Amino acid sequence: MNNAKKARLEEAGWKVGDASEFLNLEPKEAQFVELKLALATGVRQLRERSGLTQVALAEKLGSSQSRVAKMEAAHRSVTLDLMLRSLLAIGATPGDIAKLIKRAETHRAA
Amino acid sequence: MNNAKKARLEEAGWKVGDASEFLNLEPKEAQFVELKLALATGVRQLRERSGLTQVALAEKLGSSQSRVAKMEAAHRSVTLDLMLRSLLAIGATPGDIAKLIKRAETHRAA
DNA sequence: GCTCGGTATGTCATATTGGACATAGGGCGC
DNA sequence: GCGCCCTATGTCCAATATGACATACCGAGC
Repeated sequence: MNNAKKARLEEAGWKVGDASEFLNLEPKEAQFVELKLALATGVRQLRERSGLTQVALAEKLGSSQSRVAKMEAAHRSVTLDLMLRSLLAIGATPGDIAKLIKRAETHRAA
Repeated sequence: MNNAKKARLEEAGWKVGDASEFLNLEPKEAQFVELKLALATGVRQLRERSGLTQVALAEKLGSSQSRVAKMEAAHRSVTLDLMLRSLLAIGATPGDIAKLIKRAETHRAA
């Protein structure tokens, strides 16, 4: 995991750094986080592409701007449920979502 | 939506039936449920294919058999987070997961 | 340098999900 | 019929996510 990504994760509230790279209970968790990151990025991309603001998306979702911001930051406190609901709300098809998920395919950092 | 599926959803705790088929706030929710169903099915398939019992999977997850059962039933009380964690725990790759999601592509019932 | 639309971050109270446990149902071999 | 293994269902309480709100930040235009 490169430092930029690591920093991003920590900012999102994910105590990374320590064990997760060698303790072998954690790789699954790492994969999971990768997934979340990929979807978070996807939400942001599709939202912007749709010309929606965070506020607008929040309304569509019956949620709030702060939650959308956290979602796009892949913050610890947001679930995949919300992310997928968001993607669907934006108009993404399962196919689109599948593509995003594939982006999480472990680009194993050497 | 055919009756068999509808019944399945209701059993899983999803008050379906009523509005969700014409009230146009709900189609997104329907898509979301389709997604969950697809993943639930995927979990069961992969688990069985791996020769794991629900108990065994639960242990891998640090969860309990009952939760695995509910998960595979796509019960309301289980989140996508748990489902995806499960899939990863079983050894599914993002590519595998993407395939499952594609299965949720709206087979629009006429 | 002010305002303004947009985004980020933190904190609450409430709602929902989490694992645990108890128990019931369903094969299956004996 | 009985034990055995697996799965299903329901209910607890603790843990976590939710929307709301408040507030800070940031760039662009004036």
